[in-house]
Amino acid sequence: MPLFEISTKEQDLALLKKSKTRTKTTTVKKSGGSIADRINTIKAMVETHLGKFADETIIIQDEQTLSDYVDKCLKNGICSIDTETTGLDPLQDELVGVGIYTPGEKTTYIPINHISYVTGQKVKNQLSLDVVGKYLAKLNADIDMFNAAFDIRFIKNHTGTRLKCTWDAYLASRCLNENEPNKGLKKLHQKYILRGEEDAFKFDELFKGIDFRYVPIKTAALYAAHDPKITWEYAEYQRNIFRTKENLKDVYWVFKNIEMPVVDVVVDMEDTGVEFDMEYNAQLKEKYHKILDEKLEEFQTAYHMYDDEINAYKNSEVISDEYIYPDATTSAGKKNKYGKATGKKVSNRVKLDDPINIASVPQLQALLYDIIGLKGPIDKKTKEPSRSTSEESLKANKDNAVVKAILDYREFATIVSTFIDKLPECVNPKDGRIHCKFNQYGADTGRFSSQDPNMQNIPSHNKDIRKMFKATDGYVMMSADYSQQEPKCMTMMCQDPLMVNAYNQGKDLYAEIASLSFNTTYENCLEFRPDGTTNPEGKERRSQAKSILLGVLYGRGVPSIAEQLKTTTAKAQEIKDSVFRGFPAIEQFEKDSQAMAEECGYVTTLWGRKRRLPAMMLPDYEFEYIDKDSSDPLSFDEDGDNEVPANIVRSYMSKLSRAWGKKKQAIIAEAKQEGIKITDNTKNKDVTKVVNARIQGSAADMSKLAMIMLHNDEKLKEWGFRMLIPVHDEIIAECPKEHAKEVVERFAQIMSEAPGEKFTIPIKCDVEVSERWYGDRITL
DNA sequence: ACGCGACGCGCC
DNA sequence: AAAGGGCGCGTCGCGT
Repeated sequence: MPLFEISTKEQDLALLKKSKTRTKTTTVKKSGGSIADRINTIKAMVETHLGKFADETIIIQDEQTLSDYVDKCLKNGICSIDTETTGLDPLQDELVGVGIYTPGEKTTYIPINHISYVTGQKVKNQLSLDVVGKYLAKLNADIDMFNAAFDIRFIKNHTGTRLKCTWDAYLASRCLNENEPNKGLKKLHQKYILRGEEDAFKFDELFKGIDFRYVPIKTAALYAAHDPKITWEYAEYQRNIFRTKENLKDVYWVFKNIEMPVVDVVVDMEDTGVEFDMEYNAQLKEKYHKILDEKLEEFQTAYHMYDDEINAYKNSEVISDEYIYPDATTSAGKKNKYGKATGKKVSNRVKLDDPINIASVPQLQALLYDIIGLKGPIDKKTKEPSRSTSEESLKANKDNAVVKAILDYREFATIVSTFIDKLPECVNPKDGRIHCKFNQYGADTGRFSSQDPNMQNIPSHNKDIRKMFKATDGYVMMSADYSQQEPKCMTMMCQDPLMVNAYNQGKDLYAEIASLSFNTTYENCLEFRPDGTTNPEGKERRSQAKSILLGVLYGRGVPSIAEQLKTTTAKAQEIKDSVFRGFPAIEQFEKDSQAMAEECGYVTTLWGRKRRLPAMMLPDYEFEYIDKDSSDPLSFDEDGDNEVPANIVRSYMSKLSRAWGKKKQAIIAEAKQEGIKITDNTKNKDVTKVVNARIQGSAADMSKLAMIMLHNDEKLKEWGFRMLIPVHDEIIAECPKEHAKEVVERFAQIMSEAPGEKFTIPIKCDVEVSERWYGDRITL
């Protein structure tokens, strides 16, 4: 790690995404001024903004004081804790100090690893990690934290004491409002406790690039001791909200019984990490870079056929938005538009690198659409040929050698740069393992997310990549995935007796839906006949039913489903109607969910998690008279003077309900002419998210419940089972070889028992065992 | 030099 | 005429 770095907990969350750039090379020098200057600035700023707290802060520098404070915490039964560190990695960065607070007492800061920036020597009068650990272990009280897994891991890995957090204010904040834009403790405290009365001083900037160890203890204490206090204040505020709002009962259940227990699972998964095979990676590197180089050459050879045109482009005279070929033999005098990559103004003529940068969208656009003169697929909105260079758009011109070369290159480019080249850089040199960070409430639906690296988007289609991850020596890897987790959640939520039946009879749901919707036998809707031969018609029926169901689940429109099924919109609509006729409960579920969202502004999962979609409460359109004369005091009269009469509203509504796109714009424009302002809310209403949030969220609840049960299972613990990566409907884990057999059985069993009485249909769960992630299957 | 949005793409 | 939910990240190129 670079020497001069700092991370405080709040920055950790607030700057979650920027962590990589921050931990890379930030130095005191780059941040300006000598270290002494920087420290002096920090001293002065902290003094100015936090000096008022000096009398309320205790710096704990001896065992007795710590012991006394721990006693106070025990007496109160509650405290809050926050750590200061040199970075974001609990395995490689240092624990600098710990702040503890218990209500009614002074705030404290325990310096542990401060260093004099003058002498470079460790500052005297600091407690050791051992002693701090010893007393933290006695903290048998409720503990508030913010982003608890981070602090628990730091304290665990440096002092040996594993704290148990009772209230993670970050997770509570996510449960209370997943749309909250502020993710950091200080900002949340500012907003909800101080209510914006005081200026939020940007400590992030102040401490940027400074190793917290070099901050003098007195200064550090003022800053650091404040954090546990605001953590507690914010947590208290949250507890009060949960207590007083009856409609948060279920959300509270999710918080206490799902989110908080998952914290301990995350701590273990992050600390465990996954073993990464560097040698195998080196082999892949060679193999794939060779391929990539070949593809790049093919691209260059292909576009060299257009060298004349390229030169003409480069030498073209630029006139405003257009250019003219000076050479009459090519596209003589013809004007061409170009250079609108993002819809906003870009440079008039794209500067082409030599060789042309295949990774540059603007350069490819110039090459394909201006120089070669290809026409992309028609853009739905502008109705002009698209200038997109996405795979989908390029396919329209896949006969062109340059386009083909780009597609070929792209197939490997992501795999090489994102996975083969990047993953080895993520390996912790101390143990040869990759320890990514899991954000257990990363997605607003309740799903996990993963970063540094993202372990949830490792290619599965390409088997080479996942094989870089292997089981610890003496262990086997295993992955258990829920089959059809989301359709099953949907079945449980809509309680369609036919769907429930299908699952209870062990039938293939999609085939059953196809059978009942298209009035044919179940057997006629399967991909294979009983004799093992393929049945193309059955396969098609099944896939149609599947598309419709998943379409509903994803909030997908009929035209999109039509495209997937390679049929017309009308036909897709017909199929959808059939399915809805056969399974009215699906349509009812969709309607109920939309109604719930429109009425309450949120939807709920099977276990009571909420997804707030407040825009759903807005009417589709709002009507008001535009003030003709703003100087007229009457025009500001609130008593309905601006209200458009109901009959006029009705007339517009009926017109609008039948109109789309430009027609709709025309109606709104027409109304404006007549002095009526129509606000179109339909584009802001998250109709497509409504059903999906319920299903995806329920599935996330279910997976988390499984993780908790797996983590707490005594037998699995005994057998050395440990989870490694949650991939939404799948859990990757490992265990010592000798226990593989019994672990597999119990693993699958617990997974299927996890949803408990909420599920009245069987859950099947296959567990695959291998040496490597997606390696050859081992039969036990 | 760095932050950020757009784009494109990997996963479920 | 209509067009897919949830993520993280590499790269580019603009803006500061």
